[in-house]
Formats: sequence, structure tokens, C-alpha cells
Amino acid sequence: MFKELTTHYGHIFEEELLKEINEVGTFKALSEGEKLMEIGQYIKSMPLLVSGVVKILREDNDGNELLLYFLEDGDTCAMSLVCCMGNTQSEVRAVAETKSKVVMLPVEKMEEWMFRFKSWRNFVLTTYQSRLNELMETLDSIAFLNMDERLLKYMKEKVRVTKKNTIYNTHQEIAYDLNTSRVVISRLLKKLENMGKVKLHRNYVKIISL
DNA sequence: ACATTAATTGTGT
DNA sequence: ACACAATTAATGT
Repeated sequence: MFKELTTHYGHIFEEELLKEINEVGTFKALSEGEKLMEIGQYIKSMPLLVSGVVKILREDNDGNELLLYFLEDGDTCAMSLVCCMGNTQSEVRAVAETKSKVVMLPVEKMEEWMFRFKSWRNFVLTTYQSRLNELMETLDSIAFLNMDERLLKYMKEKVRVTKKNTIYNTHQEIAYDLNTSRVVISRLLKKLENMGKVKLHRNYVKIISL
């Protein structure tokens, strides 16, 4: 397990910090669709994503979901950082998009590391920055882009994080992520298929070119 | 191999 | 948005 840590975090953290993470952290394997964090939950330990993809969702009053962004290996959830420090409830839900591995770190250690390790401080700050940027981007796309452009963006993102040129989701599932109706997604995908950009199948979509 | 059924996808209003 | 048609995959016989 230590090996996996070093391959993904070796460039970022110094040797000593890696060792400590390995000591105090507990590894956890997530299967696809497994919930890592629920809305309203208090966070007592924060996850470092070692491998896989986790999606971060927001929920509206009626229980509709909206995808905020994806976390890849080497990322951590910015929400958990805030919640741990401030001991407040999570505002988001985190679900494993693919099989994933995380290492859970106790809150007390995180604060201690903030003082002791420069690399840790940097890590926290930069993940903060990048998560905020991603959030701005999705905000932009919701505010300024049409659904067809959002779908395109969504698929590009999905292809990038999963490293597959096939999206294994039903139209309905995609619609949930983008908080729209299935029919809209079906129609847009059909258009893309006619343009030769994708090939539609049941339960999956093959990407030809975006 | 065929029929039945359930889920997903397509289309017109 | 809704209703319904068409298609596909899964399952049983």
C-alpha cells in the first residue's frame, strides 16, 4: 500500500510525511457507486484519493442531484478539508464513480501537519484553488452554456477522468448528473450521433470524436 | 432456439 | 413534459 501512496503522492510530499500518512491513515477500497460522504454528515476523517474517480454532487430541495465535479487520483475533497477544520456538516455528497482506493486521515493529524510540513500546506492550498476553479467552470457552464454544450463538456470530462473512450451510463443517469430530463439527453445524443461524433448503444455511448 | 418480460431509447404532439 | 412506439438485453422454457 505504501507503494501506491508514493506513486501518486511521492512527487508532492516529502518522505517523512508519506511515512506518517502510511502509519496513521487507513486504506479503504470503494466499489463503484459506493457513497464516501453524505450531505449533512459530519466528517471525522478526510480522504485522500489514491486511485479511481469520485464524483461530487449537490442536491436541491426536491432531491435532484447536480454534478459539481470529478475528483481524480491525487485529489482530495475540498469540502472535507473545511468540514474537518470547522467541524461543520458536509454540503455535498461524494460517490465513487469507478472502483477507487482512498486513504482516510484523522483530523488531528491534518492540523499537526499544517505546521510541520510545508508540502502539506501547499497541497491543501492548491487543492483548494483547483476545486474552486472547477466549481467556477461548472457554474459558468450552467449559467452561460446551452444543454448541448454542457453535455459535450460532461462527456469530455468523463472521457478524461476515466481514460476510456466509452461512457458506460444510460441516458437517464447522464440526465441525473446534469439535472435535466432523459428525453433531452436522448435527443442531443442522437444529434451527436448523426454528426458522427458518437455511436449510441444500450447502456453505453462510444465516443468517436469530440 | 424461441417467447416473454423489463428496461432503455426514440419520436410525435 | 408526456405518452407511446420501438428496440434491446435478460431470463425462462
